[in-house]
Amino acid sequence: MPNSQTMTPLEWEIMKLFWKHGKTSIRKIADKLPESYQRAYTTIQTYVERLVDKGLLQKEKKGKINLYEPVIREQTALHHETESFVRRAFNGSFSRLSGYLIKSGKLSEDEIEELQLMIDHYREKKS
Amino acid sequence: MPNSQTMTPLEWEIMKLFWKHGKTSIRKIADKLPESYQRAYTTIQTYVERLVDKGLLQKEKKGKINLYEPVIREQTALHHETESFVRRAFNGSFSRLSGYLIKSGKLSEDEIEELQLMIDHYREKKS
DNA sequence: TATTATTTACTAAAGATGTAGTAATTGGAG
DNA sequence: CTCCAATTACTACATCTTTAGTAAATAATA
Repeated sequence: MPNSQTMTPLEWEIMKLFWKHGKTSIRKIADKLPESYQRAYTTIQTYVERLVDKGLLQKEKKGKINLYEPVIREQTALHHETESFVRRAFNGSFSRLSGYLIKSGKLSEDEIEELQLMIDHYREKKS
Repeated sequence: MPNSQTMTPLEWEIMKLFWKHGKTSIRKIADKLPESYQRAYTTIQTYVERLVDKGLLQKEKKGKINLYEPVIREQTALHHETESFVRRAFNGSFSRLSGYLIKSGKLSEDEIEELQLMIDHYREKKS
């Protein structure tokens, strides 16, 4: 299994682009990175190669050109990251995190409404 | 303001102990760390000093001995960390995170129940 | 008080991260 | 096919992280 180390912000940003666009070249990624993550082409190259080393991307030589694509799905990575975050910050308790979210005022009224809908939906399926 | 860089797992573990026990010595922390975070005494020392440099702990010489205590409250740190995590992994959307939590099956029935109560409670106060 | 144990301050070194340059190769425009 | 541009492979290097050792100072104990 590709190891589930936690990714740095730029790594995430790069991975997100791969998830969005599938098998792609470094050039494409470098160009699509948002403003604040713009780096020298070779910097992105380094990152991408390291992501290969970490088992998150796989490399494929198409002729003489390199293409890369994600090894794990975004959902899976999200799982890993969230789990590791919750473990660190909320003692592994997802409900503590949820509680925090509600109490923190981080959710807008609309978002809480949405949450309510998801809960309802969830319960319907359950019963 | 103490900078809000994201903490590494061991840093968190150390901070959690300081939050729990208040002003304390390195020895106390080193002894209380859970199994998997046990390190050489001087390693913990290095971490603690670095946390001082980062502005998360403050150092106080009590006679010839050093005591340390948190500069920010756990809640505040939690805010920072959660925010930075959500920014990275969920495009800054707290509701996306909430949605994920519900759909992921990470919450037990009881926890969802609890969540419902929190929502109700929140709404009551709102109205 | 003499000796042992602990604590502090400092130093160190390997590995990870962030950033990018350069040489050589390959691709593409005339 | 030739020349310029892009790409690849490799190297570099400063900083941060993780880990801990050592020497000197201080505390505790016999």
